[in-house]
Amino acid sequence: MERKSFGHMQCPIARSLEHVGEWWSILILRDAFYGLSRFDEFQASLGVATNTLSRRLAALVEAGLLEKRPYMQRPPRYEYVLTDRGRDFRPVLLSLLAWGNRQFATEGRSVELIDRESGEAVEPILCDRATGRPIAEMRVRAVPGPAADERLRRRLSDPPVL
Amino acid sequence: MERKSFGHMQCPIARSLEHVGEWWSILILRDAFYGLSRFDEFQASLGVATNTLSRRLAALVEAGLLEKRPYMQRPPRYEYVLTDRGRDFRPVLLSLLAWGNRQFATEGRSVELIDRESGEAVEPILCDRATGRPIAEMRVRAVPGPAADERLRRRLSDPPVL
DNA sequence: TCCACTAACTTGCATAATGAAAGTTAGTGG
DNA sequence: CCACTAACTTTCATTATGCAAGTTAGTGGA
Repeated sequence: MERKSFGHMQCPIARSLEHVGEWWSILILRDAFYGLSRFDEFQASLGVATNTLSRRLAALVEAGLLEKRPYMQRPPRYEYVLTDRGRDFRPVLLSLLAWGNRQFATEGRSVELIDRESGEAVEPILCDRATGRPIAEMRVRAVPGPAADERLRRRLSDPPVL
Repeated sequence: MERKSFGHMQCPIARSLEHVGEWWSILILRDAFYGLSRFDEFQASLGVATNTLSRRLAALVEAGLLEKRPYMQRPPRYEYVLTDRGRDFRPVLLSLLAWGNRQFATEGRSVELIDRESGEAVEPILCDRATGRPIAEMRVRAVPGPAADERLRRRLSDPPVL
């Protein structure tokens, strides 16, 4: 949970994990995508301790992934709904889901994705937005961007990374 | 770290997080993709405590994401290299990287992806393998698979999920 | 032979995070 | 007035983590 003040925080993966890196955060977001929004719904779904849940929800609100808003003022009741930034996390969830299905669904899949129009199964893979080519078939390399510091530049310099 | 014996472990996202859910695991995998393989390399890169690192490496080996193998017998030295299952985690890392770049690169990007052939920037998005259509533009829904139990079936039944 | 050095750990101890259970707050409905 | 609900907070025991030091099995040099 603690912020590690370390050079690797320049890395966008580490920066993402700063916000969703703890155990419950991603499962809370998953439940939010599944339509849950209220404290007790998350609690019942996850079985997480309530103090941990309130901390995680607060952290996700702080990070701008969820918005806490009252849906009733008397008595005061709140719901936590995905922001644009939170909804933008969907590709990560779908990638995790697809990976879990490929690697750990030993006794068959328990969740599948379908296209609601055609009813066909959907298998998400990463493609380049511009060309539409599957990334797995491309020779993609991570390179330092304009905001990279010396340390990161050195790390990304020589080897064929990612 | 502990295994939560809970119904949500049927979910492929939760099952994925069982193996990579803790703070350091994903950063270790990132470094493995960046070409690191030795204990001290990970330690220096991450600044993680050595006891935690050895536990995490053992867990990743246990999960079949890394393989521990000697690269020298006298003196005995080991390296940790990605297995097929570990390499298959790449789309998750790239999705996290892309999300971090979109949402948290306030002062410009520090890491970018390029196609090594054309040199062009690559922006990874999720597409359906069969049709090539971007998933964001499709109406995708999660439905129970053959191995889903009653509890999960109920959760995936009514709302327009994911 | 002795000494310094390396990689890959393990151990001991203090601190931080988490879980379980109980308590709190601000209400409703009977 | 009493039971009940949602959304928490507090307390306390357990667990995980970080830090520093020690261990193991070697190499290379004086």
